[in-house]
Parts: sequence; C-alpha cells; structure tokens
Amino acid sequence: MDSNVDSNGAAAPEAIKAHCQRRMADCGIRPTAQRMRIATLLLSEPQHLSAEQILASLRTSGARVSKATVYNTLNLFASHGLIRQLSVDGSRAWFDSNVDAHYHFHDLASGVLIDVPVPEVEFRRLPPTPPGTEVEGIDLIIRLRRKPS
Amino acid sequence: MDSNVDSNGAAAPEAIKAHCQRRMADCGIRPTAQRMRIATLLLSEPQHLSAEQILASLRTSGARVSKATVYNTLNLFASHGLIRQLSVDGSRAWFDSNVDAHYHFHDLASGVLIDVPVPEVEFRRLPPTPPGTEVEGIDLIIRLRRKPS
DNA sequence: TTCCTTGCAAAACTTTTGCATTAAA
DNA sequence: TTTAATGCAAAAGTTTTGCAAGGAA
Repeated sequence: MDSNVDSNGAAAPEAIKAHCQRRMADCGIRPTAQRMRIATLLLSEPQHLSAEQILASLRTSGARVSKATVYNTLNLFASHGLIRQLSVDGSRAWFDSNVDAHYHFHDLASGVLIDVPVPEVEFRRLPPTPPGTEVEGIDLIIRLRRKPS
Repeated sequence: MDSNVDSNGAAAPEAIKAHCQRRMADCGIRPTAQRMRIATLLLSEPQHLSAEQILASLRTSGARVSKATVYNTLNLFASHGLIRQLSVDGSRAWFDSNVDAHYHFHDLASGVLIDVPVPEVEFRRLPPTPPGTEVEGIDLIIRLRRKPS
C-alpha cells in the first residue's frame, strides 16, 4: 500500500494522482501512463525541474519512459498551461509546477530557484506598453549572491 | 574616408572605434582586430544581437572571424561587464550592448526586445532576501502580445 | 480500423573545447 | 621569445523530429 501521507505531510500519492487526472482532463490532455508518471512527479509539489532530472527520476523509479516522450510531454503540458517553462540562465529549460502568477529568486551560487509570491512584490509604476500591445505576463527574476560577511 | 556621420545621426565610425577602445582598455581587454570588429558592431548603438547574427554580419562585411572567436569574445565581454547576456526564451543567448541597469519588453509575436529604462519601473515593495544573500540584480521581462482590436 | 502515443535513433541547433597556427608584446 | 588570440573541426549538451511499433478508442 502506498496511500500513506509522507513525512512532510504532503498529499498522499492517491490524492496527487487524482489531482493530476483532474487537471489533465480540464486541459483536454489524455491521461496516458507516461503522462501520468510525469505529471504526478512534477505536480506533487511546487518545484522546478529540468527535463533531464525528470527523465532520471522516472528511470530510477523503474518507469519505462523515453527522452522524446519526456520532452514532448513537457511541451504539451506547458502549451496547455498545466506547467510553466522558465528561461533562467539559457543553459536549459526549467519546468515549474506552479502556474499561479509568481516571481523567482535565483541563487547564482547554487543555481536554486525559489518562488516569490505575488503579494511580496508591488509595482508603483510600470511602463506604458507600445501601441497595439498589451501585457501577457511579467517575468521577474531577482538574482542573489552570497552576502560578504 | 568613412568619418561621416550616418543618416541616423549616429556617432561616426571613428568615434565608435575610439569609444570601444577606451571601454575595452577600461576592462583590461586587449583590443585585437577581431575583438574590435565585434565591439564596434555591437556597441555602436543600444541593441540586442545573437552570436549567429554577429557572425553573419561580420562575414557579410568581409571580416575573417571564426564562430569560436565570436562566442569566446562575447563571453569575454560579458564576463568583464562590457556587454550583458540575456536569457529571454531559452532558444539562444542575446547580447545586450546596454549595460546600464534597465528592463525589457519582449514582443512574443515578433521576438523583438525593447529596452525599458529604469525610471519607467518603480517597485513599491520587494521581498526580503533569504538569509545570507543580497540582490545581485533584477531581471524584469514584460511579455507583450498583440492587443485584440 | 483509425488515430494517437511511445521509443529509439538520428538530426538539429547552440555553445564549448582541443589543438595547431598565427599574431602580438 | 614568450604569451595570448584565432581558426578550424570536433565534441558536448539540449531539444526536436522521423518513423516504425504499440496501444487505446
């Protein structure tokens, strides 16, 4: 049985599974076995994972998934708004399970990304958009360095 | 002679050259022929260029430059603060000749980047940084879509 | 049957690197 | 003469694609 709540108090696997199925259905994405594996891994909590990390994690846990399917699935999820793709440093894409509006800290020393909730940032003033355009979204990345002590 | 001012009123090539030499000297970068070509191209005005665009432009104008040198030089410039490297969409790096603090509009339809001067954005509130860290820089990209008319 | 999904391998693309050659100090 | 910069080709890393095989409707 794997219906227990884990040591962090995270939602039980069954609940995550159900949650993923519901969200995929809402997006009109057919819940195949591989997609469910990727979704349950990524959507289990707010996190930022790369395609390679997801592939490695799935392989480690014994799943049979190809690299092509991981990439295709992540692109599919992102295009349907199930996850969000981030461009942080250009070296690779990061996939964010949190699609609610939010911003990021980027720790330059470790590479770690940390979510910044919307209420933590307030704009007093934003530039007027060019004619014929409107704001689709705002990407804010606050780069962090180690404070010299 | 190519010391005329061009039709846009931009600085004359000689002035740009001198400007580049001075800035490279300030950064302790030896002004070799290839570096000067890349610098005069990129630093002639505020703009965003990819490595391939720079390589193509140099080749078109008859310069003998290798791809490796273009990449190595751009990395060198960026590491010395002569230019700024941007991660906008993950597909490739963009090199920004404007190293003064500023933000960007990103037109999703055309891919075009537009500078947003600092005074156009004011933060009323920013999140507290995690312990032991301080802000190194703030990257703000305002994504634009075409306004439905 | 028909359509969609998957895996595998190959390809595409951007960027980096090794090394011999060239240019500069 | 000694060090640094360049060009070329190859390699590396990430992501996409073609196609045959498998699976669901």
